[in-house]
Amino acid sequence: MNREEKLTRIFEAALRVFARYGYRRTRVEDIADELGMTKGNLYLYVKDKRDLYEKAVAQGLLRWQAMVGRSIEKIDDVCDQFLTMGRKSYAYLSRDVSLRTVLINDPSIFPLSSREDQFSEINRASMDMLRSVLTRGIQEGRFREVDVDHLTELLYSIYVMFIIKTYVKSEGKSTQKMFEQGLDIILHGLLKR
Amino acid sequence: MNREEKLTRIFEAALRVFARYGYRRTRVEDIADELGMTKGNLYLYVKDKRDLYEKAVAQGLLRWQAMVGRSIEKIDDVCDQFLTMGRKSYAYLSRDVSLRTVLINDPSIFPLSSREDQFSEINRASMDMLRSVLTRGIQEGRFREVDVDHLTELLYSIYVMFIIKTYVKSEGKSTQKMFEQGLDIILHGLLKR
DNA sequence: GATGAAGTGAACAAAATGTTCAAATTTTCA
DNA sequence: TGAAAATTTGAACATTTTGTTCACTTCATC
Repeated sequence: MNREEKLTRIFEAALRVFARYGYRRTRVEDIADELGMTKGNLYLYVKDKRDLYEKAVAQGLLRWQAMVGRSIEKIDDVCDQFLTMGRKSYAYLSRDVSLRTVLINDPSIFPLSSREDQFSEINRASMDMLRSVLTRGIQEGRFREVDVDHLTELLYSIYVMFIIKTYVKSEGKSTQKMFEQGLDIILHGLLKR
Repeated sequence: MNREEKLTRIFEAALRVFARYGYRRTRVEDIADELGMTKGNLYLYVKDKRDLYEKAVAQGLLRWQAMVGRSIEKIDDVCDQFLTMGRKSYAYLSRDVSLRTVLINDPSIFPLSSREDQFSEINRASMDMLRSVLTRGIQEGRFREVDVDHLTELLYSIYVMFIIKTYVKSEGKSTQKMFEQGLDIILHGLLKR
């Protein structure tokens, strides 16, 4: 197993354990145990406990992002692509228990103000994905010629709000309905008639 | 609120928190927080953390015992009493989440060998309840004239084994069926024909 | 079997936690 | 009301836990 794979495993295990006990109550040794190694060895891969946490979360977020990327890359119709991107992104956390739990214990992972964003690079990439779909829609003459940058920010903020409402505050079913409805309205708002 | 009530509340809260985090990961301060007091104050009520744990568990066990006691005290028919005692005792943990969780994290609470029993006094009282039902059955001429002391120990051991199988190892539904069946067979074994 | 990479476990410093207690606060009751 | 008793606090202290480092061992590769 090369270093890359090893890192992946370490962050997977770390995320599981952080989800189980919360940041403060997990010891570096708990994670080492989960991996069947000693804690000293972990320090060949990360700087300190905080670093381990942040990289574990980052890997979780990237995994999420990659999944959405894969699910839209082969879609021809840009409207379909927009809807799928929204639905897949939104639904993802219902399946990733560890990441969801960590997010619940540490909502600062998803900052409402992008100034205090610990994962700004990742979030920027997510926004890029959204932006590129919007741009494509415009270029193909399907979407109205809106200000892409501002709209991207707006839609991303709405999306984050839904994630928080649904998974952190767990306002369940009705929020899901609202999301579907919102997606539909926004797509119609985008479309040229 | 008098000292008695206060102690009850403290042990209730402690059991909840110990269930949530496990013994090692709960801080005395977590329990104080749950009670809205400072940790220093807790030491007016218990000797140390271990003492707090043991008394919290003990209170949980006594609550269980009391519930069973109440549920059989007004039953006239001794067979009915025997069955009810078994069923209520066995089913109790499915409702007491805290006690169940603590038991799962610390199975030594229910010792298979009574020599290493931290709660021997409580278990002895439970066995007394069982013994008194058996004795009554014999005195009324309903049960065969068995050796009550040995039978009490035997039945209690079987009962503890079922508790462990069901709630610690969570071997669910099929174990429940087995318990019902076992109860039926034992009662028939006891009855004079 | 020499070389570098990976891993260990003991040592240490720093942080967290358990425990005590003098002082502050609240309650009790004459 | 106001003094005495009971309760609670919060800071201080001792102990334990935990994060982090590193000299050394083990393992893998050539």
